[in-house]
Amino acid sequence: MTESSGKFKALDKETPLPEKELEVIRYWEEHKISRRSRSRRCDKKFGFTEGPPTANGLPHIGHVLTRVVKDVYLRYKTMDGYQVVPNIAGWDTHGLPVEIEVEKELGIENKEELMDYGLEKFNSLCKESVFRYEKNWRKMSERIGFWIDYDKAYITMDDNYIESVWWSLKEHWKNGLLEKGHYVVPYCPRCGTPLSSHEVAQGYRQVEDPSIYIRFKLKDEDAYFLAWTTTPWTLISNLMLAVGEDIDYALVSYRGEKYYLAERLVEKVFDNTELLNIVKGSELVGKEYRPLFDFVVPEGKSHYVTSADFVSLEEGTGIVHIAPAFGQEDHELCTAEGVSLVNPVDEAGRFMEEVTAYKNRFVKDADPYIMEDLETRGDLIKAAKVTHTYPFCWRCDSPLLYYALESWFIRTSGEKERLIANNEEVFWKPEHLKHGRFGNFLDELKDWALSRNRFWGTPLPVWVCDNGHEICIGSKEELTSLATAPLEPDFELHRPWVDRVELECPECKENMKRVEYVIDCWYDSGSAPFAQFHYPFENEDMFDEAFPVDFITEALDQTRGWFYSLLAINSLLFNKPAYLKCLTLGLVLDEDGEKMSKTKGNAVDPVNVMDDIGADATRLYFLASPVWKSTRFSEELAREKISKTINTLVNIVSFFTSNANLDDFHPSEYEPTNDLDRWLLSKKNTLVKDVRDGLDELEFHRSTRALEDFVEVLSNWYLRASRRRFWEGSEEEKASAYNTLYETLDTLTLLMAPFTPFLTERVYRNIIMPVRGEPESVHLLEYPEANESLINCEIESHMDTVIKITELGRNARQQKDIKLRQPLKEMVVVSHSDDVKDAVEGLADLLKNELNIRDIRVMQDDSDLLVSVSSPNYSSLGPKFKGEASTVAEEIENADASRLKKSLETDGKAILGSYTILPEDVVFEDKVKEGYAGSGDSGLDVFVNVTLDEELLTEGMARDVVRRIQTMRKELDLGYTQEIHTRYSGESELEEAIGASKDYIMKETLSRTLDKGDVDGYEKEWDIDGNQLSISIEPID
RNA sequence: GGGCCCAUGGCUUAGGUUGGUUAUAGCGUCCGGCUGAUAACCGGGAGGUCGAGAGUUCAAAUCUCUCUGGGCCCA
Repeated sequence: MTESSGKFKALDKETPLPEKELEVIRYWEEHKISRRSRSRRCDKKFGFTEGPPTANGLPHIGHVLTRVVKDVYLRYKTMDGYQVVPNIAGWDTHGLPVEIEVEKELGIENKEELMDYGLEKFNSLCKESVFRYEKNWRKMSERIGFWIDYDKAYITMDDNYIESVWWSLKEHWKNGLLEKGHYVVPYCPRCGTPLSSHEVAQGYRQVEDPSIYIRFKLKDEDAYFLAWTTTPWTLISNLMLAVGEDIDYALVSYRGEKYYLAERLVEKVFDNTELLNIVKGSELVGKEYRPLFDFVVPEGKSHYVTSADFVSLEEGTGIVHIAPAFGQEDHELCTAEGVSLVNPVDEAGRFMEEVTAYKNRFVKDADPYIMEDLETRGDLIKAAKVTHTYPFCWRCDSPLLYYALESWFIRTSGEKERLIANNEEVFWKPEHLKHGRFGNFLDELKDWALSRNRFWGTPLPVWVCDNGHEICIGSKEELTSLATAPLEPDFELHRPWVDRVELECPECKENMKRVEYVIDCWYDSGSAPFAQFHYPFENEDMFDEAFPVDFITEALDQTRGWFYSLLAINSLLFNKPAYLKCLTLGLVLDEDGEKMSKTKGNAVDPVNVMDDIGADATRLYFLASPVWKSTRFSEELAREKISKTINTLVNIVSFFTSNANLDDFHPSEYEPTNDLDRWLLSKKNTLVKDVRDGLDELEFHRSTRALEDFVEVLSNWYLRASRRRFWEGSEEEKASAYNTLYETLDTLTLLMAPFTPFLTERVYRNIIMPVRGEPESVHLLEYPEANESLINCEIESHMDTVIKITELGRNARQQKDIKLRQPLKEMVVVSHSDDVKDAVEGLADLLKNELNIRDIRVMQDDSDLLVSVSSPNYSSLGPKFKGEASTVAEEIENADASRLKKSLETDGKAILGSYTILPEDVVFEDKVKEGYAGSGDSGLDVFVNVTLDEELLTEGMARDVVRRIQTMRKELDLGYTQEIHTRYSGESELEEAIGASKDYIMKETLSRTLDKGDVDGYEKEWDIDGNQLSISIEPID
């Protein structure tokens, strides 16, 4: 490859792409490009909030996808004249996963050990832990080209951030939305702590539990309700039975007693019954029954039947036993009915004193005794085992109990309508999430259990006094003003500092202490739109600019996480949707389709990938498929993006730079003179439109594929077909070709900048900046707009036709093994379409060149070129003519096929010799006429005349020779203008052909001399269609 | 257990909202060709019950239902 000096700089093709990208990163840093790009003040603001990751683990390749998607869209918006606000990163720093990491490191197993270790020390370790891998995250983001400001990142554990969160909580409190209540949580009796859903999810296991049917005696009727449970120990606390209103219940007689149960389940439970009556569930509602046990006696009403929509007929009896403290649904039902809560189980999971028969027994261990007792009394109707999934503590493996604990809530359920209404405003991608996974979640919205009995998190800012007065604190200032003592000098809004602050109750002047909870860390991140600005304490204008957030994007697992917490918190505070567009990404799986995880060891290290194949290729790989579909990551497939798109573009640019510098090209005003140029300009404007459409619709793969296809067609059609015009066209033609190519590269570079920011930066600096002069980066430019007046659908469709014909022509040639270098006399295109005719006639020269054909004709009818051939259908002739069949077959083969066909079509039969034959006896086939080869495709047929005469053969051979000499020039790495002496010797046929085309060969190969004779210089033996030829070339000094 | 999504040659994948000729493209493989930008490219061959079954329809990869398998979320 010859480097040429000149205005346009050749792209360095030697250095590996990843290294060139690092140079680009250094260039951006030196010239502060990212900051200058993003801080360009403009009237149009584009609100974006970064979903904060926690940096206590290493980023994997899936996080790269998130960054790529965010970046491509933000770059587009920036170039399109928007200022991204606030364009800062964020870190999620609180929460149980962080605590667990630290606990593991310290070897702490329970709360007591943690308190002994010291809360202050513990939390400071958490603080360190959450930034352990910050450098890796920043490096990965920088390496992939994600331009977001990490120096100004919001951090959820900063006092200012927490203060904003406190403000928001106080708003809810003032609106009566923040309240204390009970919540049934999965609870580990051994560890003495509730578990988060995330922890519970890790511990589900298949286990065998008792499956028992028990009866409850009706108070005013000589019958029983039959209920079913897998947790006998909860029967001690039974307070109600639930039925489905519309379910049919049967009253059956079984072994002399009467039982109510769902009609559909009777046969499943009993083998031999007599049906007495059928009633609707609603008729059972209100009926009272006798308690099974009398250890716990609730205040107020209890022990009657109610209806609930969760009653199913999947299992059991259709009558559900309800114990309010041990199931969320049970609890909600009792609360709604006004039945009070009883819980005779202590924090270690043992029955309390009042349950005299089983006191101090671990509830699960009490199951057999309870069953025995019920059996003795005759209330246990049936007992079996059932295998089902049940949660266990991931840490100590004890079975979890569902347990009603005191908890603080945000009463989101009452605000459901507002949340649903705000969700309607959101543009979801993919759309099904809006009313699917996310919408369903909103439809069944529960209150948000906010408090956690933990240590490292935003403290719940609620203080209570001994008289039960509660106050929610909304700012540091408010805290100071009510505190009984000044805040400590090193005070921060974390435990244990806030725990030590005591307030004077504004109502009764008593001492107030803080409730010891921290809050769900999802609340932290959901507060980001305002808390990142320390709103409302400052930066109100910045908040106003950025809210509602125009765009967020995270992976699918955030649907009920961040996407929800954002919508919920901000709907309650501002009654607006937090975000207007939400793009949800699929998961990145490993090559086998498995989820990547640290424990499986299949997580792909993004830094390695980018060192291997570069960021641009990685970006293209992710962007070329719909991002919401889960993808299997394969570095090998990502690598293909280099050879397919990146290298192709690099080579186009190389072609341009080397030739433009040779010709001393300067972009100028010009008129495209050539159809190829007009076509390319049309195509280019269509591309701009398509790319923009894809971006606007958040369908980045459409844009990406349009770009990739364009690069391909630019290289393999436009440039290949235009090459000669760059080398030997007239001044006018050259100007048209160069300007068209240059203009196209200019637009293409800008258009691709958000997708492959590194490569396009290099192209920009090498060939565009030398002309434009400024700015210093492609990323500081405006995104191209389509000039629709240059879009010419007709020429685009004509070119598509020509490309199609070229393919068919090549196919036809190949059928006769005629290589493209061999010129042919004539091609016939057969089509009824005027469009095809116009295309062929308009672009005839192009077609002739592409297919190496002298003449082209267009015809409507192909009958001249086809010969109908008739062949006998033996399976039909055989049975009919028996021994004479082969004679008949011969007649058919020798018959005039077209006449035979006509006769069969019109008369339904034909007479051949002495035989009468019918249509089914003959198979007709169209064959291309002798001397032609043909190929066709829906309504378009192409025939080439494959007859070769002396002249054509000679020219073909000359081209073969040229090709060989060019190859040799290339092998010697000769410059484009280097002249040579050429000698040859070989078989006479070849020597004659060379002699006949001497001028042509000399011109093509820049041979000053071309002589027969003994070879010297660089020499090679060639085999041209079986003929030997020696060629030698020698550069002239 | 519930909800949502997915299933297209050996592999990766487009199309599915709006049903319509022969189902897209790449990788790999085999044969042939082109090339003075190209480590590329072009033509062709082999390779498909579009997960299975049923339904709607003149017509289903596409719409409906059921089932199977996978994934995610929630329990």
